[in-house]
Amino acid sequence: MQKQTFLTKNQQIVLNLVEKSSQPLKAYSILFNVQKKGIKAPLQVYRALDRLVEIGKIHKIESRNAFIACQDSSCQISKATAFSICESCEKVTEINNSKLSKYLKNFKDNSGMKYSKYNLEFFGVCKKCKNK
Amino acid sequence: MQKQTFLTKNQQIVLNLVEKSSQPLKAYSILFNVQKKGIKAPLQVYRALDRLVEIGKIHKIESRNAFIACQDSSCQISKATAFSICESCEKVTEINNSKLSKYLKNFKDNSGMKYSKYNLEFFGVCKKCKNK
DNA sequence: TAATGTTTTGTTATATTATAACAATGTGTA
DNA sequence: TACACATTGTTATAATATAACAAAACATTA
Repeated sequence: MQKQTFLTKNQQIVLNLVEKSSQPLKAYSILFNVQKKGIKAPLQVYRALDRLVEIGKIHKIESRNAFIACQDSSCQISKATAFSICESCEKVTEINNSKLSKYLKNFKDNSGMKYSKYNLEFFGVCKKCKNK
Repeated sequence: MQKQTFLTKNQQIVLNLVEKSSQPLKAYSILFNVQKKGIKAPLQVYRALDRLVEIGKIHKIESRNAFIACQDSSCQISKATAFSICESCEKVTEINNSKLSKYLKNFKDNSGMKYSKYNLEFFGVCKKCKNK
């Protein structure tokens, strides 16, 4: 049997929830919200999340241990991600800036290491919060 | 009493350990290794780590939940950090590249958000591991 | 279509990471 | 010395994540 290329039921349930949310969701908050759909255990959520991250449907916000739907429909894989995070309201937005991604994809330091992936998180206070 | 400007005993103990390590250390591994020095509880470690991160003596590798000593002696605060992480041996190196930091410090997207901080993690396979 | 091998699932338990709450202690300043 | 408040120690617990393994689902091919 080949590795699945479609989404399984649990993956679809989790993805639907994460896509509906405008904010990153935590794993146990996802669990709580999908229990009525038959997902009972943390591992079922984590497994779905793992795969969804792997195929680029969602991203993990590492500094928040939370998951957000990919906002770029053409994204197939989570290997070049950048986010802006408001430290006041915790709003997270995926940054889709071709100059930035080009710059980072081509970045080379003197370590001789080839980078196949990066994750960038910017922090600040968003416009809305600043005007409060 | 003003906020402390020096390092307290626990902070110094934790910092010494982290600085001795060539690799990022996890909080509970730190705890285990400083118990002989009188630090008994996780919270004592986490409090020391929090402060050390705050003043820039150490950085947290978010994707690994681990802590590494700052490799830039002039660094006073952890507001602009970049790391390279080998996904094979887990070696982590702080990237100190003025062009990169200048580029990221000045980065502006169209959200109107002012970024006061960023954290960037590059992933790949290091030279050593690639030659194996 | 039955046998096979592999992926995926469900389930229980447990490991790992991190914080809450609060009393006690230490320390600078008035 | 008295105070205000920062820091500490301590216990308990919350939050995040994975191990292990049996059962079920499914594709392949014999």
